[in-house]
Amino acid sequence: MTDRARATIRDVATLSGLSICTVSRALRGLPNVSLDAQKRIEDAAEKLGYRASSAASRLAGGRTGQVAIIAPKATSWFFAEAVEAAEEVFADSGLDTVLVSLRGQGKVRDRLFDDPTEFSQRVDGVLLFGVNLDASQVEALSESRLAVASVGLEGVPWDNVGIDDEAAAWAATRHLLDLGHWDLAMLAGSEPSHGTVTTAAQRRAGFERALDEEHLEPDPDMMVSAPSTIDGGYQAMTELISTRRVPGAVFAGCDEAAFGALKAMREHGLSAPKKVSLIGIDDHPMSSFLGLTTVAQPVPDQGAFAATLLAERLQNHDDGGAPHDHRLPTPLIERKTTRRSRH
Amino acid sequence: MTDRARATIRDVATLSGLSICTVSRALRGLPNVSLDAQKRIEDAAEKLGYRASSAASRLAGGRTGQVAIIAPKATSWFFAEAVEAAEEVFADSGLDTVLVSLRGQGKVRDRLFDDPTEFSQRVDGVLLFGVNLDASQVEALSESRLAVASVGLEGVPWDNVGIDDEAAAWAATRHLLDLGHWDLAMLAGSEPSHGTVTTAAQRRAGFERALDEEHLEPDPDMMVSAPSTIDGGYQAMTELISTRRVPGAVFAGCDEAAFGALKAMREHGLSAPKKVSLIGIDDHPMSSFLGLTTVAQPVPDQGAFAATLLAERLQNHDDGGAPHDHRLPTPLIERKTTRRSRH
DNA sequence: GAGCATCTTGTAAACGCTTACAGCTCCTGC
DNA sequence: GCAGGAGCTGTAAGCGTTTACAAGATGCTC
Repeated sequence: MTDRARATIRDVATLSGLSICTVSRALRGLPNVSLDAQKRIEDAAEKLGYRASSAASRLAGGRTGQVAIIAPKATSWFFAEAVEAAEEVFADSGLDTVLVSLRGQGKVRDRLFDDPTEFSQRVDGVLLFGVNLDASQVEALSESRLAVASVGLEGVPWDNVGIDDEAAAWAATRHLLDLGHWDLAMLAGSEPSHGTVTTAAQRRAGFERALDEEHLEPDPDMMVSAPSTIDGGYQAMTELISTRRVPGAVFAGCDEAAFGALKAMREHGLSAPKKVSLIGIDDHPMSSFLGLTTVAQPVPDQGAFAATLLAERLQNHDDGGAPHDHRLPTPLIERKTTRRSRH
Repeated sequence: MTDRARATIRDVATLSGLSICTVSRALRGLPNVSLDAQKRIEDAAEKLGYRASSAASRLAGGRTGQVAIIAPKATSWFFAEAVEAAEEVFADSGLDTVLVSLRGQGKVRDRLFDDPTEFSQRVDGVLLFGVNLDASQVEALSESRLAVASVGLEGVPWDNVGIDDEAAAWAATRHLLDLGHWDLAMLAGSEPSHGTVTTAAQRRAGFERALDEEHLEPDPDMMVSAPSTIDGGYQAMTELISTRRVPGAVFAGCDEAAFGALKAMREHGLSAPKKVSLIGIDDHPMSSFLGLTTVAQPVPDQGAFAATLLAERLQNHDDGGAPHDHRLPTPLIERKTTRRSRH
């Protein structure tokens, strides 16, 4: 099992009495190989334990057999799960996954995207996770030889997979309204910065649209902006409770913010469905544990789907028709933090 | 900006007015290159955005400039954070990170490790995260040309970074004992299976040693085995409470199990520090939110440290002396789920 | 049975890099 | 001055594949 000299394609050719070229063709399942030759070659390869050198075939074939997954802080729940799912798809397609994590560092990021050749040296395609690019970067990338797909972007000239954040937020808000809550607050994510996902603004828009449908004016006091983290939610909810007023129901822009809100509420003697109804978005793994009602988004599916699209384009020689924007469903999961208003 | 054709070493040679050979030497930091040439070559390479093709250099006998990170289900909190940290270190060392996720699939796993040549085609080194290998796989890997390092393994012939699980468990148990609790229960992880981390057994051992020091006999009824998940902890704690008895304090083998235990306790009207003290291990990001007392392990540090060791060996031509086993500290973090026994 | 299409096989040139080895320049010491 | 060495640079031969392209074999049509 040690590293003895590996059999090369030449050895297989010699043993089978055929030329290197024929062996190469046979082993890759290409047409124009006689049954007899095919068999002899397979036997020889088997006997020698031959495995093609990926380095050599990549060099000669002009492909790297590698795909880059580019994500901001892969440590967050969402990216970890989506990346994992994508990696699995790529592995099944015989592609290696190169992980590139953008730690918010503008330097690395901009250099990467302004000059996509940086990537094209090493990979055949790129899968972008919630990375906000400016117009020139989008153009540079789409003009490069790279196949591109993304998760959670908008209006990009390549395949994209995501959810409809506005609709999800609308559904969450609608749920609260349907339960008879009229005094709604929202813990909204902070404004998107360059290089971050843009979901926050859309979720806010969905909230406002639902209110609007009921001819309700959104109360500026009841809209608190905070980072999409547990602590962000905690701070926002604390501020809401202690310096403003206690609303009838709260829509948290993401589940993690909802967790923080839950903690703040508990500290103020407000329990989840009793005093205030609370709903989130995401269906974070912790949400079912905490009984949080939420609008779920399919996380691994988004990664896997986008990866599939990319892998297919790579196989079809980069040509699978016009790029498509896919929106995955976001079912409402009713748990224990929302209930009918008693007004 | 859109240099479509990738720059090759030849382009750098032409632009700098030197030969391919000299360029190759200069770019790899080999001696016998004049300062002037060095500078011109670096400028040219920079200008062209040149990066060596890993396939070509590997084929020609050099390095690939790539490292594989191999982890079981990268989706778990621990791996996501550790992998992210390692990736950052590799990026800073100019290495690309290839992510290989072992989804517990024995097939893929065994093939990968029984025949490491599979890897050695693509990468220069391998960073293993909590992947349990059998003796022959360890041997195959260490005899390959690959540099290897790991996180959370034991007795392997390469650099390893981890915590002392036995000691961490001991410290957790010791904390409960010091608070005057004598009636202790443990939610122990289930037995390690082939390909999984082995922490569970050691944490159990640490628990037992601490008891032993106090000449306490571990009560078999108070040792519940369960998967290291929220639900596992929930089930285990539920069983403990409903079919056995309520202990004075509980040591959960990991924080996630502790979360589940917390939920079970709440459902049975038992609050965390009041009726039962609860301690975990890990310092999961959710732990501070829930106020869980725990023995923390430095997660990103483990990944970053192991990555650093690997990167260094790679730079020093695979020779940095004998492999070392590093144990990182595990400080106790006292929060709100433990308190002095009132007996 | 010549002419042609079809199928199979082989030749040889890349692919982009590393690396012996040879060649050149320049400096030292006598 | 000139042999000898040191330091720098270039030439060219791989590394193990893929892939035009050419060549040979076979079978068909008229």
